[in-house]
Amino acid sequence: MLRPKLIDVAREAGVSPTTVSRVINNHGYLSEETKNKVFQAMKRLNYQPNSIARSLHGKKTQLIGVIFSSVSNPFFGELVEKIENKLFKLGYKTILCNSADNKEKERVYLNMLIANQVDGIIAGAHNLGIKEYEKVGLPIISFDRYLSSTIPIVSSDNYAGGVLATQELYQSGARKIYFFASSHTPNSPTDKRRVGYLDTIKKLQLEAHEKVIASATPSSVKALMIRQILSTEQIDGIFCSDDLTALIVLRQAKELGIRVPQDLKVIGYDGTQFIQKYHPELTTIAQPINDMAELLVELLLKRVTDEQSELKEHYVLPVKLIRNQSSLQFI
Amino acid sequence: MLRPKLIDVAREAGVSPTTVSRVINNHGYLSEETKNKVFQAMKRLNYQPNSIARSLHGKKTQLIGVIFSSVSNPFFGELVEKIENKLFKLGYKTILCNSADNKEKERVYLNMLIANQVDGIIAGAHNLGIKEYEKVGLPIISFDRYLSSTIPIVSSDNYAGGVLATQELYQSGARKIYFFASSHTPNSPTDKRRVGYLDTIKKLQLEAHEKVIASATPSSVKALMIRQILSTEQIDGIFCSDDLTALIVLRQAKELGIRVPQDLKVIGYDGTQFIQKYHPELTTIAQPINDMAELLVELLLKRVTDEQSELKEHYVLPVKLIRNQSSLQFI
DNA sequence: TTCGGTATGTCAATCGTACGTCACAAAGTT
DNA sequence: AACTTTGTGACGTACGATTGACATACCGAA
Repeated sequence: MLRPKLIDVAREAGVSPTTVSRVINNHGYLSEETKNKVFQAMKRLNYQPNSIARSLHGKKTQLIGVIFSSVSNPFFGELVEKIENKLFKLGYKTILCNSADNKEKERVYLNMLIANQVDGIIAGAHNLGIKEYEKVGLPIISFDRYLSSTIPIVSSDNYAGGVLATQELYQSGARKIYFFASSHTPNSPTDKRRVGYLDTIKKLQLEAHEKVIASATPSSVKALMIRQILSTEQIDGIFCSDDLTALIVLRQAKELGIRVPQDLKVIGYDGTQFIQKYHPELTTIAQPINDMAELLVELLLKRVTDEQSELKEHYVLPVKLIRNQSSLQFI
Repeated sequence: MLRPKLIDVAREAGVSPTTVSRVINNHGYLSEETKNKVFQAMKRLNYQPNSIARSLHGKKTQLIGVIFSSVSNPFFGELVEKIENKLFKLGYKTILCNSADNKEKERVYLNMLIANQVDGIIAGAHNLGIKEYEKVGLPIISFDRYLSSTIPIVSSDNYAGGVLATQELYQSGARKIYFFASSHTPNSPTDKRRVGYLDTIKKLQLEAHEKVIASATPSSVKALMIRQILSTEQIDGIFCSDDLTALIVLRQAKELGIRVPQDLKVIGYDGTQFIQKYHPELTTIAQPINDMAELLVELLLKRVTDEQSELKEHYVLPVKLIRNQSSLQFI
């Protein structure tokens, strides 16, 4: 039978529908024998309780909305994959939302998630105003961006990352150190990388040089911008706020005959498995993707199961410098 | 009010719940005035119809299950992203399932999707037997793998890809041409790449050389295996059945001082945007990711809206050779 | 025998929405 | 004035499962 319902199981097992429901929900008095009869009937019919009908009863839907700008970016891809895995282990399903950094799409998604009665949202893309997120009235945890005082943020220690990267470049001999930002949104956690860079540069009594290379820029244009900078300025160190930009830097440097790390040292940011596997030459600041996923899920479920649970406003996880050839000191 | 229901809107608008329902579904006779009253009330209350309750009424859930082994692989990441986008445009939501090539996980996912009353499934990972998919009783479209005669397959022209790649290597001068397979599952559409390679090699009266470098292998081990082969055999052409393996080949060749393309020509497979952007030196066979996503969604929705619709068993989309430096003829 | 605990069944209400049916009113037609 | 057309809203039932109240039946123990 295709898509049998509770009453079919009852018939098959020779018990009342109520008993079946009780067995499923382990509710009230039940003999082992009855339980077995029911379980076997369920198996025979390949019965799956209709979770739609269940959640209509005010039960949870076990659905979690996960909003990120794009899973085709390896960093988000890996993060989303980890999140999905952990949610799955805990019996939750992931509704994927690629907002593509599109405000309208994000708004529609948000409403859609509400309509679908998701139990909570993990939000990693924020183009909407705070208000829209506040009136959602659902447990939300934010990744790496400030939404509102009631919505906890999970991020890695972007400031420390900025400091680490700058120090590393300095220690391996760089003196004219650039920062390539992939966006410029002051006060966002990501911006702390920049602040870390600036503070360190100051402490080292060097001059700060920032360039914004917006992440939305087509990569060919990025390449041109970078080539332009590399060929006109005398640079010996670059700290990129993401690994992909760093890859472009490495490529352009090579094409221009600038040797890495002899003439130029480069550090990226994110440290995905992907980069570590396929670009082991790149020094990078690795975010603890697995731990962040873990924490995002844990905090969200805490809110889901207990609305009142007190969470901190900001959870900061440590980053790690992965030193590779692109930042080696050349003796 | 948080999560108002239809009846609240009715009260707010001063009409009956029925009228609200009719306005929402544009059903029956309605005056402009009433419509406006209702719409405004909806807006005031920030009302979202509870799609759970709607779908209980035998309506569609507008949910589609998307099963792939892993979105952290850029190829699947990009494909899933495209799929999700197209589904979204058509009013469907994507439930993401990363099966991690785990049979048990896939089975649980399948049941979960049934329980959630998804309207259909796009399956790109198949470790389960045909039976399990057949008894799902839902519209399913498969990506790149054979499931059962009733489940249509969408894939790119893997055979042509195998032929193209081998020809390209030959034409640019390679004579000892290896095929690095990322899996060995005979009869799968992906295996056609191998068949294309073998047929072409035969036609060219060359000797075939195959190595299986399982995609589950840790990349460091892959690197070792490849290094081993490169350093012991006299090879001048390698056709990898995915781009990532090709990247490892390029790296190992470089480390061994084997020049590409002078001494060795390399071709990958997949041709993601990612590879094109960040590894423009790699020649590759590009699968039409966007078209495949489009077709997967289109066929699935055809089945969803009309169960009887006749679909072909296999849809094959053309591939394209993207010629780059790694396979250039060196004069 | 009777009581208490255990095991199962029956019945009905409930969740939020959809929608067919019906009744009625206003407007238009003859 | 009698009749049709059309707009409007009420009502009731259905969707599939949950849950509580209550009844019934059985068992062994006091």
